[in-house]
Amino acid sequence: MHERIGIKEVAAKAGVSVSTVSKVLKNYTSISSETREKVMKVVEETGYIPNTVASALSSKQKNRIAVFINVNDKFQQIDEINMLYILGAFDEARRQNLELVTVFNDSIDKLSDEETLGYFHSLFADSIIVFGLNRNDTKMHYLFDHGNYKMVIVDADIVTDNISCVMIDHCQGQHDVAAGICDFGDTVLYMKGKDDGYVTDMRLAGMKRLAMEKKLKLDVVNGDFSEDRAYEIVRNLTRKYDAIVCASDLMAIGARRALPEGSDIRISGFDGIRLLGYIGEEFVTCRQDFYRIGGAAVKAAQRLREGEKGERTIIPYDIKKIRNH
Amino acid sequence: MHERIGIKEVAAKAGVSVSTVSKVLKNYTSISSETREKVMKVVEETGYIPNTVASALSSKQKNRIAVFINVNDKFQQIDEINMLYILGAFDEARRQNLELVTVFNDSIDKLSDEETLGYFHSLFADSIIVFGLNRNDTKMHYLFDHGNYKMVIVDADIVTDNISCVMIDHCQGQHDVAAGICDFGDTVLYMKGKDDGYVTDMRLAGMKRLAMEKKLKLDVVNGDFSEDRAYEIVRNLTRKYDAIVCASDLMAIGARRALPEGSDIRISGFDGIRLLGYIGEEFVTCRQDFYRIGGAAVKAAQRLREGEKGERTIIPYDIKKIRNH
DNA sequence: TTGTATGCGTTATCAG
DNA sequence: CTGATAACGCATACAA
Repeated sequence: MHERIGIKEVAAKAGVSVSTVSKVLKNYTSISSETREKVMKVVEETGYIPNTVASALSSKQKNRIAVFINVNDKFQQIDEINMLYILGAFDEARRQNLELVTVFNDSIDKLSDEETLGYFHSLFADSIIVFGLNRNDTKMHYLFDHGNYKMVIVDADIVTDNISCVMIDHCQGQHDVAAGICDFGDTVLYMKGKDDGYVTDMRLAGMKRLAMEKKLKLDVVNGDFSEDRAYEIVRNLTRKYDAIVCASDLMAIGARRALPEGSDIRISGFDGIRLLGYIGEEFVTCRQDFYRIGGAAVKAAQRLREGEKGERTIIPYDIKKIRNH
Repeated sequence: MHERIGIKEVAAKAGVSVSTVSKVLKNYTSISSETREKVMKVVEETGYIPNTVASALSSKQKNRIAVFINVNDKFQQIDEINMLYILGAFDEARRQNLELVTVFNDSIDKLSDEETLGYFHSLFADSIIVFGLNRNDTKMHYLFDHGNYKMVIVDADIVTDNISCVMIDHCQGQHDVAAGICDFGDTVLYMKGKDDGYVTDMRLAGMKRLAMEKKLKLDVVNGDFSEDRAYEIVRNLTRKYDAIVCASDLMAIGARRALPEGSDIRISGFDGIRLLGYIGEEFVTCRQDFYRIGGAAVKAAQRLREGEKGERTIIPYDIKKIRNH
């Protein structure tokens, strides 16, 4: 293995002091372009890589963003969504030269609020991106209040000085996708998601608005974002519906399974997961770009870290018709 | 936010020196149980969490494991597999109090071998776990040779002093799953995966052994682990087969799509991804426990870090029949 | 504009 | 068994 050199060696080779090298690397303006070049030349030649550990210790700056992912809760969907979040986030982090540290919910599930705070503290991150936050998640809310972290919440409409949020317009999205399968005056069943999900209310609002506009006869039922639950519900339906609007693709799949072959009841899902393409039925769905959302979350975190106030980022969606494979 | 305290404050409160506190926390044997208790009491009360950054700098030990994941290559399958690898790895890491840092292939795709080494160096990890290694991946092989890392390779049969591997018995697995759909004397098509995949040869060997045992008439074709490729191949088949044995579930799905409705050609897949349950056809597959493999990889890495020599870990699989949903 | 000196929070080497 | 003290590699206030 090559011997890795330190800032001292670079300084020696460049004929300057250690602090000068440090300043060059930190882009201090008080450095003459002459010495800057001299130093950079040595850096290139030697392939010097600063020791981030020593740097962090010295500066007391922790240039890391924690990416918290709630796997179990939220939608119990195919891991595709979380994986795309992660990939999008890491891609953007690479671009911005940021270090990301991944944290899954089971790392903190058994900890108290205070211990959770300690856990995040031990991660040496200055910001946290949260995917899959629940309304009743006390730990994360405890972090908001006591954590002194810059935070980015995905899919929850929370904005403060230190908190940004990133999401699609769930309300409009649900409105638009439902509009694709609901005709004027139709009798429609809306299958919403879990009550503790932030998106649930936003999507429900969109559905209700459409119901007003199209004078729908609307029933609402809670499908818990669960395929099996959706199956049961549709199985035991006593009333005839023209369309079933589901707040997730998985529920849409469950609902479809419960219908007899060749049924003409229209069904819509939400999210646009790839699994939908394998079902062999026609679906309409609101496709989210999870990869892009992941990247946008990192961008938002970086803006917070640079001192900007929290803000809301809205990502576009598209309404997509999935056909037989 | 609570003020976090340091080892100095703990020492003061316990009435001992900092070095004693450090030794207590590092489980030095040379500490009297009396002072040990005294110190631990203060640690508990204050909720003291050691600064891992300072610790790493001082000890020059980097207690981190890099988890490298090749997303694009290998099987272009649903992200389920990678997600399960990750979750299993993180779960085990939490149990062992190890820090994991995730690295995706696009972080190093555009780097030279030397730069890749530098990149991993900057991660401050002492070991690397590799998921999805290709035979022709020069960078990882460069790391083997010049990296001075403890490494764990998943799904490649490589063992040295500093390298362990973790996988199922692909050869036996392919043999067993194929045995479920191949009768004596059958004409069988084996659709293997990409040539640069380490598993490809192992699985092919299993298939060939079965062909010997059952006196099969065996044709082998390369499906590249691709669903579409499998579809094309089966679509253009000139010969009639009794069974098609595929080296991945996705190829099995593609092959099935290409067959006419109600065809009695038997098909087997490999991996046991959940998608298989949504296809509405009967499949036999060799189910891998990816979560467990991820955990086993971390365990193997930890053993290497503790000074043991590289070893081979074989994880059990099970043959599973997927029925109509 | 550059260099010197000190400190960041631990660990490790000694001496006691 | 315990306690001073010197690193660890870098960042920064301050001096030059």
